[in-house]
Amino acid sequence: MMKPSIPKGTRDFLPEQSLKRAYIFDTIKATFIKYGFQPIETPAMENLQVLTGKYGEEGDKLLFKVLNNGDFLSKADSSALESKDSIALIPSISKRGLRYDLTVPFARFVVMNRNDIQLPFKRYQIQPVWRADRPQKGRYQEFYQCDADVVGSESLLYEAELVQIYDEVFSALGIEVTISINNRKVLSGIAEVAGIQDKFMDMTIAIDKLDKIGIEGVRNEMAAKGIEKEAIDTVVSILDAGDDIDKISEILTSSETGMKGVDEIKHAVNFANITNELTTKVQFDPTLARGLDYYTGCILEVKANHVQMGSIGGGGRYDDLTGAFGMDGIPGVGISFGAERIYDVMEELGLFPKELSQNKLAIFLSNDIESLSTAFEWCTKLRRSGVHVDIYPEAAKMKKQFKYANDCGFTFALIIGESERKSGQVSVKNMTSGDQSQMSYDELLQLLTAC
RNA sequence: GUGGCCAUAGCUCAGUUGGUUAGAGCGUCGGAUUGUGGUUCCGAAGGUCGGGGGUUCGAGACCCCUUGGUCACCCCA
Repeated sequence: MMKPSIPKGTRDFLPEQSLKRAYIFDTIKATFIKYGFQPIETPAMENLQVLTGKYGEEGDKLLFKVLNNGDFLSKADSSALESKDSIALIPSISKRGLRYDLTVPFARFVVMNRNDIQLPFKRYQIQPVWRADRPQKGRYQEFYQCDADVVGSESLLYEAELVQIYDEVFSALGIEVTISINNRKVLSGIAEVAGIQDKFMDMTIAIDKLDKIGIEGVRNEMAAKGIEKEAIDTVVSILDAGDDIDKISEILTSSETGMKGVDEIKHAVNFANITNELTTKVQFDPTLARGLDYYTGCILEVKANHVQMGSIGGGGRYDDLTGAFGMDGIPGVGISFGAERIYDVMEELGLFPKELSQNKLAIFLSNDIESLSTAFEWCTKLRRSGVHVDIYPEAAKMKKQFKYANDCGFTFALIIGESERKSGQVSVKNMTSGDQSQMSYDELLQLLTAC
């Protein structure tokens, strides 16, 4: 007999966990719908060529590839096979891969279904994605993303809506968060002013780590990438301005791109706060970069306050995501919720409502085979009246049935035996208080309906 | 992909410089109680010590490999 196991980085969810997860998904989904986003679904598997090259070199390594069916070895690239060159071998033995995120499949979706959607197209999507990353705290190989994206418009109003969605969802879940905002154009501006446009990515990756490795760490990292000390000094002096966007604006005056970025941030934030009702602080953070290199405009990131946890949401604007699939000039902007991490944060802070796990109201217990039949009749009638009620499936020992009722967390045990059948009444025991009383069907219906 | 720590009953963990038949608590099952759980008492079952190889008269313990977990790095939700 084999020992059962599940692949690393994956998890089973017990009923209580599933209920909590559904609570998160439902909250997010309800908000997406309220803001006019429409649901779509895409396959768990995509053709590998749709996925490869979209997430950088690192991303390609983290893609799960699906082995071809049939006699795949006979069609394998024999020279790659002989030289044991795994990467070169892949295309000949795998034509499909598991979805790595929801954005790239969405881009593919937009291109393929362009005749059936209206631009601007607002879609939301809540589905699992897979990454062959090494698991660690808050990081799994299979996890859900909850994305909302709009394609087909450059309006900053959408950035504002997405900020409002973040604000609304996290308020509803009771999580105190900080929303950070930056703009890729501001980062370009910084590189421009420092004269290191050619080292833009290196600079970006370095300053993104500021809160982790400190200002000296950032200096070292940039120096290691061959950036001149003078340029480093310029970059650091800009970062010194911190969240003071006006100060950054002054420094970036000479960069047209940089100024545009500053302008976009201001507009988006003002729009988002148009009724002055945001619960969450939206903070400008010039060091926010985010990895995905397809972002071109505003970048958003959400972190929970008071908890040691990576970002629980992120997003941004991309000018041309569909270009890779032969459809140029379709801009978009989107956000993602990291449901798994939101779960962990809520668990850590005790934010889940208690009612989630207490949905078991009443269960019929019966003393003999004839009573079981009566109990099932009552049970069926109650269910048809909309009452949430269950029944123990056999006339087992009372001790066993009560233990089951207790262990499952039922509030009421409804006992039917010979005496109850004769009187036409059911014995109702409150499992919390231990009180027990007799009541008619109508009284029982009333009691359970009121709960 | 790189590195640190860990793996003993269903769960949480003991297990002495390597030495007889590997233990505890909780949980499970049975009984005390043939119509009453949650409390109490009594009893029982439950282990290829993650897997493979090695050192040794002897390995749960030491060494190597491997799988998984965990944490950090890279990257990321």
